[in-house]
Amino acid sequence: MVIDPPDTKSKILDAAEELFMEHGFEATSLRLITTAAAVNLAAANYHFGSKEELFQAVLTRRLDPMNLDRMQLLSAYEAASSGRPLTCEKILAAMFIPALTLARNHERGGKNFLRLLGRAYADPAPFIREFLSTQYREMIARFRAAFSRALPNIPREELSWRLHFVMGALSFTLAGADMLKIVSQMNPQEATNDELLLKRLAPFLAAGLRSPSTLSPADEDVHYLFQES
Amino acid sequence: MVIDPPDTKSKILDAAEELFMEHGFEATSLRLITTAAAVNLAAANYHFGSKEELFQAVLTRRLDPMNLDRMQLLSAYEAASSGRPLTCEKILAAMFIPALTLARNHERGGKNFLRLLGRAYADPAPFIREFLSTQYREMIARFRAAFSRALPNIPREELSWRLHFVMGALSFTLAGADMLKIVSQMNPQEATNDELLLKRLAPFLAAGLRSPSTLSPADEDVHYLFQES
DNA sequence: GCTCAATTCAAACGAGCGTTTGAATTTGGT
DNA sequence: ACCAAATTCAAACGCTCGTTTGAATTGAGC
Repeated sequence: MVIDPPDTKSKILDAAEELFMEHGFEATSLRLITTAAAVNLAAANYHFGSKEELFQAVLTRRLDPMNLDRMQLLSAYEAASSGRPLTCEKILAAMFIPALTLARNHERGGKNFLRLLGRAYADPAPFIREFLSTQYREMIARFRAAFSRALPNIPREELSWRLHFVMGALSFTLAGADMLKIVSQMNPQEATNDELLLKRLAPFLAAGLRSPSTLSPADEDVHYLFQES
Repeated sequence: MVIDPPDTKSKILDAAEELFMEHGFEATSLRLITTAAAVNLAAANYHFGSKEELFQAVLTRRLDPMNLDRMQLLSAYEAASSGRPLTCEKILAAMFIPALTLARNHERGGKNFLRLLGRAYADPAPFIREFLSTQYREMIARFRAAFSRALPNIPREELSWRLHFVMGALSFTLAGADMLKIVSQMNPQEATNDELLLKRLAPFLAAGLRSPSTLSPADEDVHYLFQES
């Protein structure tokens, strides 16, 4: 099996993925990218049209397959459950596993990509926000429906919030935003063990998702939150 | 009461806060900042030394008071509990309330700042990571100790992870990373209601924090996570 | 009203920015 | 071997970058 040399397009995508992660979209120049890719400057505009389209191509290349994997895994779990609703842990697994597989397969590129995704979540540029919104819409709808069946007692709006919190903890964790080094002096071998990581994240989120709805206004645990401070 | 005109330093900090949020650290130029502040270009270097030091000054101005508030509020709760450990909800409230107060007081500046903080979390630049690490170290240590007392059955390492998840969901939510528009077509009046937001976030996180520790290797809900995929 | 320190200013340093252009080169089908 | 299509290339477009410099301006204490 002969490995043919990567073509210009792939070389640009690889270099762009790395550099967009490191510097963010705006601060990464096409000159930096094309130089790192050992490719002529104009090749970026020739193959991708513009810097914005290149950025979207970088995200699409890995995000589309990952979200497809997630939906297929969820469908497989549902097919195997013979009509019974899935557990939250199982649904969360369908979200996690494809992301972890990505992080492991392209060992450098994968982890890099998840960090880049973390940066993109925090970028207010309209073209990034709109792009992510359309990329995730279908996947989120599928998982919302699954959670809705798994948690029939949680009202619709409350479930939306909880899904939002799940995505926050998940993306924050997968992006490896070095909060770890802030939160604790974590054992390095432990901090890089993906399997152990999700053995802790999934039950944590599942417990939050299952907690009784707090829509009633007389909730004792939270009403003090907004005494006049 | 006469409002005296803001001095050059404050005008630079205000403009920098807005623009760093919008474009990130690297992509924001001193020319953009000083022009927006209606101030001479060289004033930025004169008052702050360098672009990096200006960025740190922008963060310090609001982050230090906020984290001080958090620790004082936690101390007040502990003093009022007469020796009994606090509930998770109460500890979480000590983390949330100062952030919400910030978001409300400087109505535009506050929300802006929390978004900027969200961007900073995702930025791998070493000087940013080191700065945040030292800024948060003391506050995190105080809250870790409080959670440790509230949750005596959770092992130390597991608690570190859960604190990490809490910070993830919290910063993701406070930064208003428009995942909301992705996760759901949320009612706008609802999405901007901070009080309602945290009435949902605190119980969610508290339930996750209290869930039984999953250190035992035979946990049925998660071992399937890593069948060969 | 003079002085001296603090502050503001215009100008310049060398370097890098996204995109376009038109020519040179490579490629694949005949 | 030839042609057309795809690709690569060097050069240039007007513009912005962080920092430094040395002179001009301001303002409080005497």
